[in-house]
Amino acid sequence: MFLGQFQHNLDEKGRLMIPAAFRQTLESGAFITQGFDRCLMVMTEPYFQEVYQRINAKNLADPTARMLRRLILSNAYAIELDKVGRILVPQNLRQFVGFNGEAIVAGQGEYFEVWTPADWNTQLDAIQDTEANNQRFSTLNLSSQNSD
Amino acid sequence: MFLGQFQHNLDEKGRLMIPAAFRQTLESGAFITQGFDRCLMVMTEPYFQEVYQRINAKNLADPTARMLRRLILSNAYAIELDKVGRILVPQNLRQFVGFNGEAIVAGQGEYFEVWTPADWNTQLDAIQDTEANNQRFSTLNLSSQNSD
DNA sequence: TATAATGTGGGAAAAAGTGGTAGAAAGTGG
DNA sequence: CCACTTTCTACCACTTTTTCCCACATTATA
Repeated sequence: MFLGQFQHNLDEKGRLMIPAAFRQTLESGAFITQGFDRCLMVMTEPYFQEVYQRINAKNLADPTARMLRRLILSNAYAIELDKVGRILVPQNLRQFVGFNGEAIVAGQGEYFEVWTPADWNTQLDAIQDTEANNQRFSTLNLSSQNSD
Repeated sequence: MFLGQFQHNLDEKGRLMIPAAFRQTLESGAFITQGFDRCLMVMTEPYFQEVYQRINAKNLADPTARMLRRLILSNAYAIELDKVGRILVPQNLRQFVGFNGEAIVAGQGEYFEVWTPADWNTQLDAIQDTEANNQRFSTLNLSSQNSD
């Protein structure tokens, strides 16, 4: 499970240090793809396979299904850790997010996200707004009886 | 599995560089044909056979089925990688898409697509519309409770 | 403060990408 | 039917990019 947030360099070659706590989980295979809100998503192979199955189940003749497939699969890459625990972030994903030396790695349970510090701070500001949070989260219903 | 997107030259002879990551999958035989939305589709032999079976299973008396058959089969060609990993794109497919020096190769899982940069960017613009994406993604339903 | 684990950067070797040339095959006209 | 022309294809050599590896720096921990 991926938890916590970390700041790391993303050098000119596109190499991103993975937090030590995340490495073992990725060793058996990992995928990186475009996430929501200008960030990247890194996930384990089993999780990616699940996404892949659902996309493949959709009809090729349906234009919306083709769009979805293009969005996800043409922005996904299999990745591997190098000897010191870094991954190589593909160039077009780097461009999409607009990295400039630094990156924030944020655990999200089944996967983790990678952000520019600027975009991450914008998210944080929104997240930290206590007043607004009471409003937002009350609609989610986190009680254990409920499963929506 | 074909993943990711790549930009490559398509020279005057019609030779298209195949991304290194895709080559091994194609080595045992490959087919190229016209895709949807002004692009080309490249697939492995097993996947092409599957498509072929499905087309053949359709009733010859159905005009739409005949159309589909003509579209796919009369525009399909067996292709091979040359020694440095390129394929020769048949002339009429090149004309259909209107290539001009550059091409985008986009992984789609079981197959990959080949686009002009211009048409691909048009697709990307549509794909990157965040609002619409929330809608599209919701059709995948990635919550862990759900298994459809 | 010492030691181990983690993080950073650069350089060399290998792989990928590009373009040109020569040979073969196909097509055309006499 | 043969010879010539043109197009196509396969091969080869060079350039550029990427990847892998190693050595050093920094941080955390005991």
